Amino acid sequence: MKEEARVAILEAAEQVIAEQGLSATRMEDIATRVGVSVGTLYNYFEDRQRLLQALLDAQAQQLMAVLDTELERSRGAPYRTRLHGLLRAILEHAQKHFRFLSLLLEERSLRVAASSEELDRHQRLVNALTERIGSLNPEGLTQGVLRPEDAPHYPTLLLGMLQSTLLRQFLDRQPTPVDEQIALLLRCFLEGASPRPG
Amino acid sequence: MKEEARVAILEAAEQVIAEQGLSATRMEDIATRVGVSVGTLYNYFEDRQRLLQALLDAQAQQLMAVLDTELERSRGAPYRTRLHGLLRAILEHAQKHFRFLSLLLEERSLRVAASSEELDRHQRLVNALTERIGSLNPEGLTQGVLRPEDAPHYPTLLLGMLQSTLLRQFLDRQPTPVDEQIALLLRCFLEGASPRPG
Amino acid sequence: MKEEARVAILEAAEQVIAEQGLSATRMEDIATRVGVSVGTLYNYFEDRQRLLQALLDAQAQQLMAVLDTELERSRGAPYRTRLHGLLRAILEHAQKHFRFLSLLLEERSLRVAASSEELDRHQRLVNALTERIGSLNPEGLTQGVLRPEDAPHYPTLLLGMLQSTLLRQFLDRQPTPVDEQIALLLRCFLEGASPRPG
Amino acid sequence: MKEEARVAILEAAEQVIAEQGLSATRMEDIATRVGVSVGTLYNYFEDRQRLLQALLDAQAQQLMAVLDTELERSRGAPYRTRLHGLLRAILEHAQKHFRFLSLLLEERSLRVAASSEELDRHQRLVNALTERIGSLNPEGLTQGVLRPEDAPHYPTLLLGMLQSTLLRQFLDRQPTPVDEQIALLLRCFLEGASPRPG
DNA sequence: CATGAATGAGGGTTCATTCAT
DNA sequence: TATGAATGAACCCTCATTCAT
Repeated sequence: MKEEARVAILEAAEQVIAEQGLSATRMEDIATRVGVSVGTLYNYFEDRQRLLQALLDAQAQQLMAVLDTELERSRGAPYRTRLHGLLRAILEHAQKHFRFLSLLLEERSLRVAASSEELDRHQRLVNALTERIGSLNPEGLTQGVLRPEDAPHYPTLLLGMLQSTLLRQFLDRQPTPVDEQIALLLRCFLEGASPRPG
Repeated sequence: MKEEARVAILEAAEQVIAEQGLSATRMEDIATRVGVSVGTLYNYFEDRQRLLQALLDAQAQQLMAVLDTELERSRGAPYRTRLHGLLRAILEHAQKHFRFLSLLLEERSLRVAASSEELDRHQRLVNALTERIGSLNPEGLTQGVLRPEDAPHYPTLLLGMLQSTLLRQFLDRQPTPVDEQIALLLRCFLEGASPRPG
Repeated sequence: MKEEARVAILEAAEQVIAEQGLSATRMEDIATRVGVSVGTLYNYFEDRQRLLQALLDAQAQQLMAVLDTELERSRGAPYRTRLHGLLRAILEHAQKHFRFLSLLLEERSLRVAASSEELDRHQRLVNALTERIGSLNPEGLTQGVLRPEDAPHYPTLLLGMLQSTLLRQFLDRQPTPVDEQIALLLRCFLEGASPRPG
Repeated sequence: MKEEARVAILEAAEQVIAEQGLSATRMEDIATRVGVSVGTLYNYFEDRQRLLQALLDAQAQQLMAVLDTELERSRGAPYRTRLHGLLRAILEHAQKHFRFLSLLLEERSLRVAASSEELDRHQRLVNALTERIGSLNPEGLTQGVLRPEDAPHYPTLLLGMLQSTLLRQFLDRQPTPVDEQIALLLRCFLEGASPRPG
């Protein structure tokens, strides 16, 4: 099956890139990892760039699917519960695909002069992620759990906290239980750092 | 003066890397920007890697100096004021050296298999930043502004929010006034997303 | 039928080479044109080189057949008439197989160090062509239409004029009627550029 | 001197191409011939194509210079004398740069679908050559040496005869003295193949 | 016989680094 | 010390050829 081969290649690429970094990953490294020869890669992808784009797209699509599934599953539940589920989904996915976030942040993503195509790709990803988180906002507001004045910024801020939490874990090599992380995030995000009376 | 030349080279490197990205920046690009020839670069830096490391170190040192100055300046002020000043210092520095954060995030920084030397360098940077923010924690706790149970995570979370805010601005190409950003960050960080009674 | 397939492949090769040039023509291009897969080509030809040689041979054989038929047809007619017929045959063939002349001139054909096999193949072609034209020489001499001293060079010169005429047409994209071309060639070849008295 | 190196590279390229053919000539072959490494070639030419174009251009320019010089030198002499000089100049140049004509004829030059840029280059060359020969036409006509009705085609036809003569010599490996060749060409061109009365 | 995915040697090109001037 | 041409290893990509189905 042609599709299986594509997937195998993308998976190999993900692994190698995670290990070596984007710019250090040679086509032959990927090929070797899949167990095929270089030429074969080019039977499935036009060139290096397309392969990497396909990887990014696939990863993004996968993550979005996970999030959408979770959102669907929790439909009807209270805001806090749904947000909890969403964070769990993201964290669990990130744990499995830590490499993905690397890619997201890596290389050309933040270049000032990045080609608009590349920028769009990155922007679309971050936006999609932000959007999913933001889709809970209305409920949060309705249920009186979110302050309206800053609501539009919450998704961005949450993402930031999520990311820095992941990075810290990585740097400290101290994996924290997912539930603990979520609790921390929810607590800090909703209650703030300042103690509440009562 | 030998030192001036080194600085000029590092500044050029910062500019070019900001424009083209790390892996796309060639030694000759840097040389051209400084207005010297490639060979000259090698009179000041052993090789490409050392030059980039020197750049990272210089940037880090500069940021730390800024933060330390700010901490020194605000010594004695209440926690909230001092944090405000720190955030302002970071944001202003980031505005001028957006490139720096790029470098921080870029390329090899997140590689699983990164050489321990590189990883340490990155870790040291993030840690130093975290530490500066964390240095205010005791005061925050003493002054009853911070909840003790999560305090150790606050610096990390703040850094994450800071970063995602910067990224969002960049993606949206909508620069927000620094004061507004700080207000938002402080509000959300301290008060949380959930409305407080009274 | 095995032979039909061979012919189909050669025809496709002729077309593609005419369109893309020799060295730019890939086996797959030919296969696609025939409507088969690459592998099939190798069921009919040992390798790329043999296929191209077969094409050249086929083309040459075809042209020779045309010329021999024409020579046969005009047997007994006066020299001028027979030459006229020969030129017409060549021109008409060239019009249909402009590609062929390209091949003749192309690539390895003029290489100093060309393998003797390739060179011979080319030489044989040009020689065969020259020979057919030269076969009329005896009649031309007998009928007093040709000057004996230069007669051996006439075929070569005629071929040259023919070729440059074709090339010019191609470059100017101004197709001239065949009859006009023949008239011009015959006039210039037989009468010369200098006006004749009387 | 930068220019000397360029020239050396072009000369090496000319030699190698003459020996191996255009498409068989690798950049490394050229480099080896000059006695430098591949990289050096790219210090003087953007890429392979530009190098080859530069070669073609240089060769063309050189030939044109020779012809213009000859035309200048013979100014005022009778048509026949001037044409003689021109043919001699071309033949002598061709002898030294047989490779050039090869290039002219080779590869992409006759492709139907050749990019307009390539075609133009070739067309311009042939046209320039044709033009130089044609520049003598007015005198030929004035002096009554050329028949007016076919005059516009004479340059093309002469070029064709010239080329086929050179090719024949090459194929037969029988170098003929230049003077003899010129005499033959002039005789056949001006007087025609048919014997003249008187 | 036909297929077409897999192969991998080979060629073009880049660029960090060197070193003679 | 500055220069910048030369170097050549390394990487991306192509495509003739093979062979299991």
